Amino acid sequence: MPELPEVEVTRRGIEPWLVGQTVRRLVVRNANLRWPVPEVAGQIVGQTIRAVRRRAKYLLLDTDAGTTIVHLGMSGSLRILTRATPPAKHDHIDLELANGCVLRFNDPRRFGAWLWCELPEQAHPLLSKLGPEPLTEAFNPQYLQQALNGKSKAMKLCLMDNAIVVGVGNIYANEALFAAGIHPQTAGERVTVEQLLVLVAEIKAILAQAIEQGGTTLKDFVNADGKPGYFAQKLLVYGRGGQPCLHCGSLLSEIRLGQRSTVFCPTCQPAKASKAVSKPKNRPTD
DNA sequence: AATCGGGCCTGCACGC
DNA sequence: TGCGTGCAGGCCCGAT
Repeated sequence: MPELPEVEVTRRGIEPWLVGQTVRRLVVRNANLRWPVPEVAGQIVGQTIRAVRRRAKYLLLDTDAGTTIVHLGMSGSLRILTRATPPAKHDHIDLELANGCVLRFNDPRRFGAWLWCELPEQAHPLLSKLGPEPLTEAFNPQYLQQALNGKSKAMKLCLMDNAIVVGVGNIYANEALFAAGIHPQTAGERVTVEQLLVLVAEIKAILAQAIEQGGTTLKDFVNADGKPGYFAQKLLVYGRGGQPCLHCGSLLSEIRLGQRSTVFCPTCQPAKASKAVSKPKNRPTD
């Protein structure tokens, strides 16, 4: 699943191939994504791509006429093709460039999106209510504390709330809460300042590490499978429900929170804040 | 106003 | 072997 690191790795991978290029053609084979690909998406044709940016998990292709907004959803991916390649199953969209390269969008589950918006994109309803980027200075313990003010819902759901902070999906929410010793069901407003300090640092560290790992596939980005692959990343709790905690050996609990699988260590992440909990050390880094 | 839960969609891991 | 079933999940939006 593309989380923020994977989207950023994708952005870095496609950017050098797109910037400065003029769009020759947009081929939409299947417009039925999360929302129908709008007719106006074709306005990118004839435009020169000025920049490839990322906001939250959205990729933004800037032109003078407007911005293409791409979301990879659950299963989407983008590849750069340097020579003619017949479309495979789920290859829904091609963006053909004047230099002959093609940006190809593949998305089996079609939870992704391909939209168009006239400048400025900040006004777009999908982007206008987003919280800060987790890897910027704007996301800090002081900010998070005030953002959680009055939030009675579970801290894990707060972390996954894009109005509070963007780009923290289910996997990283689980991992970050474990790293910070916070029980996922703790009400957002009840999380202590000390915990928020650790949590913010852990979120930044985990995401940055994942981007680095994805970076190893950058040089192979145009290869046949084209999959950014930080999948090798070691996860300490996600997907490990019922198995021993790698920090204390207790069996990890698995519950559902907001219909999503939630794994935590009942010892390292006690329901009530405890001063005795030390943060897990030696996060594996392969 | 804040929060909860439904729905979108396909591939895969299961069990029989 | 080939079914059917259930689950995975980001994110919008309607219901509470």
